[in-house]
Formats: sequence, structure tokens, C-alpha cells
Amino acid sequence: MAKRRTNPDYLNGVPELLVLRLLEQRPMYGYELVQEIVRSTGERLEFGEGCIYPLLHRLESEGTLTAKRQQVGGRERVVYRVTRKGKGKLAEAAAQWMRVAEAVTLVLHGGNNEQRQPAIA
Amino acid sequence: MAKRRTNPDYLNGVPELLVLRLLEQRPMYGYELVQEIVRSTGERLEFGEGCIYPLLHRLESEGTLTAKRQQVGGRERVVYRVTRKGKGKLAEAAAQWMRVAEAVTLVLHGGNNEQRQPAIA
DNA sequence: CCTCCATGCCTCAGAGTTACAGGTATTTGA
DNA sequence: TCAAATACCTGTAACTCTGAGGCATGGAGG
Repeated sequence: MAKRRTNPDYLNGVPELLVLRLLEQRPMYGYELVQEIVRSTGERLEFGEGCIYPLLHRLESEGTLTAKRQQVGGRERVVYRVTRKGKGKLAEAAAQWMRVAEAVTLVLHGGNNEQRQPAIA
Repeated sequence: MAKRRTNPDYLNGVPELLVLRLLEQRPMYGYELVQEIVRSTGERLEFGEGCIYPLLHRLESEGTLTAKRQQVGGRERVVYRVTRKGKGKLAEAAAQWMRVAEAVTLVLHGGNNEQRQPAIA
């Protein structure tokens, strides 16, 4: 019955891709990112803090992001920014996403292509 | 260094989606499916037998597929077919894929949409 | 004749990511 | 005064794919 508790379909790697892309547009802090993901996907996707925070920590330790602590009205925020290395990683991730999306679209909408064999000439 | 051994990005659930879609077009056996996935995705994706066989067994036990054994030239093949229930599942899976793909595309290509608040009037 | 490769089925351990529930602390509004 | 929003954090469980391996038959080439 229960749909699927963990590892929902098609979302593997998506949080990382979205975080990198959104942070490339402007620096943000974790709590803000969680909400911005909901907003920017038109409410199609939502990732909890339990997904985003560990991800941010991992990306920072990899050198993909840098973190800067800020005090705002008595509250602390950790603002993240994409490094040069992170931009390279984003480009690769986006390319890989496109590759997968093309593949799936081919099969879903592409009907039954005949087997191509380009011939040597 | 090593790219990523397991859990490649964006592929979670994709084998199931492709298997259902390809079997909807025509019944196939496991070994054939492994090759057909490579072909029909234009060599963009490839899933090993260690992924496909357990998946077929699971889908059969769920009632999504039916299996029929055939003897062909001394070799045995297990040919799978999508059940009515499986077609429903495929429709749901495809819809869910579209939802995710739209969300990611929105963020990747959609630039920086301003926050919409449709206003009650 | 014998060997290698393709066919065709199968299983298992390992790796990696997300979900969910829970924890802490401050500020704001009712 | 109390609840909710803000803002950070962690750990466990769950799930799927990878890669390597095993078994057996048939056909092609030396």
C-alpha cells in the first residue's frame, strides 16, 4: 500500500542539481533553499531539511560550495555560494540530466524506432 | 576520483519505467530487454542484467507483468507481458516522470521567475 | 576436436541518496 | 502566555542500481 517511503522515483541526484542551479543564481541559506525549491518548481517538488542540510554539508566539504555565517536579527544563517569548481560540477550535472531526460523521452514519446545501422559508407 | 559506482544520478525508477513502456509495445524476454533499452535510448542508457532481472521478478510478483516460459532452440526464454494493472502503473509512472522533468526544466531553463501570488481577485 | 564467445537465465554484497522523525534555540504574533 | 515560524542540526531506515560472479547451451573458428 504505502507508496514509497524513501528513494522516490526519478529524484536521485535532483536535490543536488537544483541546489547548485539555484545557488548559482544567488547565494542562499539552507532554510531559504528548502522553500525556494518548492517555489521555483511550481510546487512540483519539495525536499525536507533532512535532505538539504546534509547535502549542503557534503557539497561544502567537497569544495563545491563555500559557507559564510551571518547573524540576522539574533538568528544565525549559513549562506552558501557556488565555487568555480561547483560551476563545473553543475554543468556536468545538467548535461547528464539532459542525457537521461532525452533517453526517457525517446522511449516514452518516440514510439518504435527501427533499428538503425548507419552502414560504414 | 571514481565518478560514482552505484546510484547514478537521475536513474532511480527509470529502469521500471522503460521496461513497462517497452513491454507495452511488444512482449520481450529479459536478455532482449537489456539490449532493447540500449537501442531504444540511442545508446544513452544501459542497465545490466543484475538490474533488469530482479526488477522483472518484482514486477511479476506485484501483478504488473505476466511471465511465460518458452523453449527456443534448446534455450529457455521467459517472455514478459504487461497486465492491465501494469498499464495503469505505466500511466502513473509516466505522469510522475513528466512532473519531475517539468520541475527540473523549470529550474534549469526557467531563469529567475518572480514569486507568483495570483491574488484572490 | 576443442575452445571461445554469444545467448539466456540467475543471485548477492556493496554503495549511495532520500524520507522521516526527532532535537535545539530564538523571534513573532495572537 | 503560548503557538507557530524561523533556522540550524542529526540519525536510522529504506530503497535501487552496480558489478561481479555462477550456471548452461549453441555456433563459429582454428
